[in-house]
Amino acid sequence: MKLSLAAEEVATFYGKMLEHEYTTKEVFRHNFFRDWRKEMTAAERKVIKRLSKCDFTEIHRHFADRAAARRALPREEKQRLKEEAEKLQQEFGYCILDGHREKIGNFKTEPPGLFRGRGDHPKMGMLKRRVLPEDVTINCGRDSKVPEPPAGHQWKEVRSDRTVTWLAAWTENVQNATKYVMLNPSSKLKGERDWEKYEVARRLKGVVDEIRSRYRADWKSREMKARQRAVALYFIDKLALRAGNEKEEGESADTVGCCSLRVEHVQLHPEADGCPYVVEFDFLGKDSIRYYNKVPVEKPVYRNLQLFLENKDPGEELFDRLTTASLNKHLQDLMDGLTAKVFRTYNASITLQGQLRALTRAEDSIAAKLLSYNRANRAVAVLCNHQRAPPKTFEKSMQALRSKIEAKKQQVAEAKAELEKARAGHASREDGSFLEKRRRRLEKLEEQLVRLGTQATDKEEGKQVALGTSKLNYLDPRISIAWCRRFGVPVEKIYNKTQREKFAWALDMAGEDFEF
DNA sequence: CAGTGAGACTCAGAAATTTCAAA
DNA sequence: TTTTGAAATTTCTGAGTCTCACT
Repeated sequence: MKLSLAAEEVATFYGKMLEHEYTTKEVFRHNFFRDWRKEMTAAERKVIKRLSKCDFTEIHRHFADRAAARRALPREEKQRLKEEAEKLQQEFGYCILDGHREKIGNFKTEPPGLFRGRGDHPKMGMLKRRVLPEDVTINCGRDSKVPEPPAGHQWKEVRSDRTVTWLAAWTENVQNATKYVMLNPSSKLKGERDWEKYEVARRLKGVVDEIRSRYRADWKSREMKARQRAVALYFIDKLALRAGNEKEEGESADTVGCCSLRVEHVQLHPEADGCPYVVEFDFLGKDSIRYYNKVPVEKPVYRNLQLFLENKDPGEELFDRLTTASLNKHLQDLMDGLTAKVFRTYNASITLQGQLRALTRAEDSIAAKLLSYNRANRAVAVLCNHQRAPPKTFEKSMQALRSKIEAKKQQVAEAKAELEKARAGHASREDGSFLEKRRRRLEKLEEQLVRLGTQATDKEEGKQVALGTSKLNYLDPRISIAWCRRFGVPVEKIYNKTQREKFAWALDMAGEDFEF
């Protein structure tokens, strides 16, 4: 069937995703179909009445072929495409801020497509419309040259607001949320903010003992609100939970954080695994990532939880007298600039620093030190519950690594035997360098074997743990840089180019004796 | 003056793309 | 060498946090 342009485009959005799990979900299919029908002409609507009767395979094949053709392009052609993209980046990817040329993070508006919410998102599959210049507000300096809108178009608005950092903004139709064009993390502006964030966390370090005794005292408060706040804060501090704002029902997936925990998300065990007073958490957090944890808590916490749970239905809030606003207000009184999320930053960074101290041996090889670093990083990622789907190829590549280790072991054994043979024959030879050569070969192979073993351990332990988020957003880079300098590990081993650019501020200021 | 919603920012994992090492 | 495929990196954009103005 020949579709109108508008209906065809929306159909291609679906066709491209045919292999994706999304297209098996009822909500996704339903939302897509409803929005698709809105794009159809009256005549099309008359014919196309059931999604299940539509065949998108031809569309899907078309795009699969196109992608394959692109991959098969000759080298020179690919090079040309790359250069073109670079030209675009140079022309539109930078701005001048306070006289400095700064890289922009996202300089392209988001293309139209089908909304891909995480978890059980009620809006998944809805049509995300094309952004037109008429939707875009430009924010630039009063005296700067206003970027030209595409020919025949106009910007929605041009303003000069010095109180915000965004360069352009538009409203996305699915969630009715504002989207922004902002600077790259490597920019001075973002770098300063990043630094400030860690400085607030370091100030928390100075008062955290006091805050802890305060909330422990509040566990016995006469005021219910204060008790709930104190227990919630204990969780935020001990378990690095997020604050947990209220969410509008039906607008997004049903996820919670600390303050929005419901009765159904916690279970109390007077005793479990040999420990008294155990709380079992099971809920979906940000991005619908499951948080599951069984933690022994102190008796007063346990007693309070029993109290909070009394006479409540599973769907009711555990901390019914508490909101993130009131919690943060309280925190603000305890320390200037303190909010719930600062505890995550603080605990992540202090954990990294502690783990690095505990795990690193000065006499270790670089590879062993890097394993220690990764383990420290992983401890933080586990604390923050940063998870990833195990890579689809995980088992396969793990197996490949194992067989590689076996092969290397074999080689080592052979090299050993050869060395022995060379030793035995040495007396009768003039040339000692032959023996030396064999010895070096064995040494090198053994080194490689150790490295592979390290790699395997690392891989297995990190199967479901996502290290990137903590590394990028929670760990004061100065801790890592100081560690590198102290132990002679090249910074490039832990931060790639992009990360070094983002953390340029820290590379400038962290000496080897930096302490968080 | 508590609650509410918009706005602006940080943080999040998946997906796409590029790089690199091994076959 | 050239090809292939896995790992590393980059891009993408959705999902949180928190502030502030308003009622």
